Amino acid sequence: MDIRRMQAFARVYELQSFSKAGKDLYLSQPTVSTHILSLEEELGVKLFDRIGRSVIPTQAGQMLHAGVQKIFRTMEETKANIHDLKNKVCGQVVAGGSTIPSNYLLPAVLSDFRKSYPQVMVELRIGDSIKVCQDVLSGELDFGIVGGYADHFDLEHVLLLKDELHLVASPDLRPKIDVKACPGDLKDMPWVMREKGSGTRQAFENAMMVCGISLQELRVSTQVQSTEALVRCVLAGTGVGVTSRLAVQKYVESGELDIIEVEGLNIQRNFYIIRHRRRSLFTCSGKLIECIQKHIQDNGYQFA
Amino acid sequence: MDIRRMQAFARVYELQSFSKAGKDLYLSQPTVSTHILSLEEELGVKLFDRIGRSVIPTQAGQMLHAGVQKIFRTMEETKANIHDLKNKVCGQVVAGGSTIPSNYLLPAVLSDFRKSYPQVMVELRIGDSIKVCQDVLSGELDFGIVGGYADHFDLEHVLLLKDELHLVASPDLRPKIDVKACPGDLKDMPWVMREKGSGTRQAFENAMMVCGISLQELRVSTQVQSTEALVRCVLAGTGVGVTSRLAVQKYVESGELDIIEVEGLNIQRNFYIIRHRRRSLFTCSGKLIECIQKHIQDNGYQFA
DNA sequence: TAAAAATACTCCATAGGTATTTTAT
DNA sequence: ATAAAATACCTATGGAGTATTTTTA
Repeated sequence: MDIRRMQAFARVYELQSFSKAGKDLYLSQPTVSTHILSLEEELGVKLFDRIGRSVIPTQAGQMLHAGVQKIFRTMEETKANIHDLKNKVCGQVVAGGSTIPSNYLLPAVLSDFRKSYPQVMVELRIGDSIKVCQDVLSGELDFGIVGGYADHFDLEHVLLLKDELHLVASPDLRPKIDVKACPGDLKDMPWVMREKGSGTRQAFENAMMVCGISLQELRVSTQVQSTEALVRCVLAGTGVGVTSRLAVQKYVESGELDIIEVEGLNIQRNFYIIRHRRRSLFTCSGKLIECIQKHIQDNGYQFA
Repeated sequence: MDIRRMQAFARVYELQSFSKAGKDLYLSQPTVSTHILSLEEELGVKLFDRIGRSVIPTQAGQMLHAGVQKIFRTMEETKANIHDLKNKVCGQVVAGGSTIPSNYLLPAVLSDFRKSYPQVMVELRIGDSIKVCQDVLSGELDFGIVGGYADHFDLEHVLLLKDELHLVASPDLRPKIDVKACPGDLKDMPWVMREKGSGTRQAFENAMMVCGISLQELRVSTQVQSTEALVRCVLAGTGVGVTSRLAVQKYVESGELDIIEVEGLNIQRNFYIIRHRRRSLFTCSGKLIECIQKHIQDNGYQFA
């Protein structure tokens, strides 16, 4: 079942002649003969009844022709698909993202992207930074967006945006809690806090250390396991909380939440696009990355 | 897109390793390398990212693998189908038959055959003898059943059955017409006759010549173009008619028609199974032919 | 007789091998 | 230091050719 033999076979079938098939394929007639012979030997059946000058396919020949045609069709399709992958924006992208960018940043981007490149199938896998880094390294993910800098020589980090963590509170808590505060005030506030291990909590903890305050000193009224839960608790007036600007922006704009500025407290965290340094980048992945970066610029996020 | 290369590619994809693929295929690792290389060159894309020791398929590699698997599957299926064609009774038979056997003989046989070999798809094409012979010679038909002997060196004739043509009349016409007659009586009867060119009429004409009577001398009241029409006319009492025993047997048995024996008139016609002498016979065609012959024997038709 | 398939043989392109180098764990 | 892929080079199978014979329309 070699390709050249199958080609010769198909031509003989279609042209009902060994010599014509030979001409058509720029082969000599004996070459065509041997190809058919070896196919017949391999399959253990006659493929053509050679009756005088006419060449009539047997039933086995008809079956083989059907199969061979299907094979050629899939070969052409496969080649075309691969060619498109190089030259068009199509195929699929599997991206990974940690919670904040996946929930608050990417949905809008993906919607834009879909409009520009409807042929691309995008899959977004939400996971913590460690998982995303692993999967980018193993090749499961084409790229990832994470909130930390993972030190691995094969991981290429490109700064995507500088995220700010803000202390927010419901306006209902005023005047008890003012929109301006000094670090010392923080100990008296009722806190809604993320669980240990959360990237957001980690960044907050680091920033507080600079101010000389440990999280242990804070009065934690509620601890939750997701950004969205934290925001809802704060909206409900349970207490104050620290979370990404991306998560609370719309509530701040609508006046449902206030940002409380704390003197000397500046909580920043960088989000990076990470890629495997040595894996090839396909058009559609590249386009999606471009699209994300453009979105950041167009919407005036800080990124340098 | 050579088969060996595709095999090597598939193994590398599955085992994530050039050397393991080599071992698995009893090839050396460099051979596998060159196969992948030449595929990459042919398609103009990298198929695997070789990152240190790990071999990770690119998106193009994933596409190729999907295509290659489909190709291998169709190859296996095709081989299996052809193998079955040799070893099982399956596939399709295209048989041709002239009117009498097609209408009065084959339906019962095909029904039996279907019960024994439900996997075989049988197609029956009804046509006149000349058409059937041509199509057997051209390969359109696997075999045919015809009522005459066509003289062609590539046509193999096997006597299937000796058909008798009978003079029949409705019992209503008695006593005007008796069940015993002499040739002279025929001229006085009202005749229902097939058109010129009909094989049945031809056979009748030949037999009458032996008795020294020309068809011109007969009083033809009605002329029709099919066996079935002739039989219905005779049933209706229009007159007497000559046709195959196969067509009237059930009416004779039920008493709806009488056979009129004419002294010295013996109208016989042979039906033959015809095949192309040099075309290969596939199992299913052979089985159908056997089945037809068996049916003739089991039902006590004359055939020698 | 002419045209097409089969047969016989010759040749070289390339699939496949071994030996070695390079690269990464 | 080991294991895997790349590279270099060689060998030999078999694909393709030419010449010829056989068959048939």
